[in-house]
Amino acid sequence: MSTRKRYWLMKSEPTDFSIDDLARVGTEPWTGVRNYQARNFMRQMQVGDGVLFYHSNTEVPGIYGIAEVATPAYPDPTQFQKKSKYFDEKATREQPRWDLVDVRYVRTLSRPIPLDEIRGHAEALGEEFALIRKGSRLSVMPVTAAQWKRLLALE
DNA sequence: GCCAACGTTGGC
DNA sequence: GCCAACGTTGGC
Repeated sequence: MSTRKRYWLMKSEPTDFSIDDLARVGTEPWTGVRNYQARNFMRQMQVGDGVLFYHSNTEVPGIYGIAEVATPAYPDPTQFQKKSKYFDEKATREQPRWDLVDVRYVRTLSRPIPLDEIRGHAEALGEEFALIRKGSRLSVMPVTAAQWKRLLALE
């Protein structure tokens, strides 16, 4: 497979796991994604890809930091753990359903880029950008190099 | 294969 | 806490 660096945006609820948590632990397996589209994007990730770390379900939703993909996709262990809230009884070791990647901390933004500010640049970013598309709840999505640059220029 | 019911996401 | 939008499940 090829290899040009690609870019992604990944959402997390900060009460669950924030950019500060990632800064503390360094690298974290991105457990719990149970949406096929999001899973498929993680399967496309390659080590070194850039990740915008987005805080959802919080007072000021927006991009709070930068991370990078630290491993290729592999089966999410929580799907096999009966006691996990991410347990999936239909998943087996032979046929896992859910994959994840490990994500490594890069840096925290000097100031968060709030969602409503991002919306203000919808035209430049492209109306189809899933983050600002109405009704879209995708938690892992691709970001083009141009979008990456435009978003970080707002920092 | 349709679609109602249900659960979840996530902004507000 | 509310609720719109969406995805999944399961009855038929």
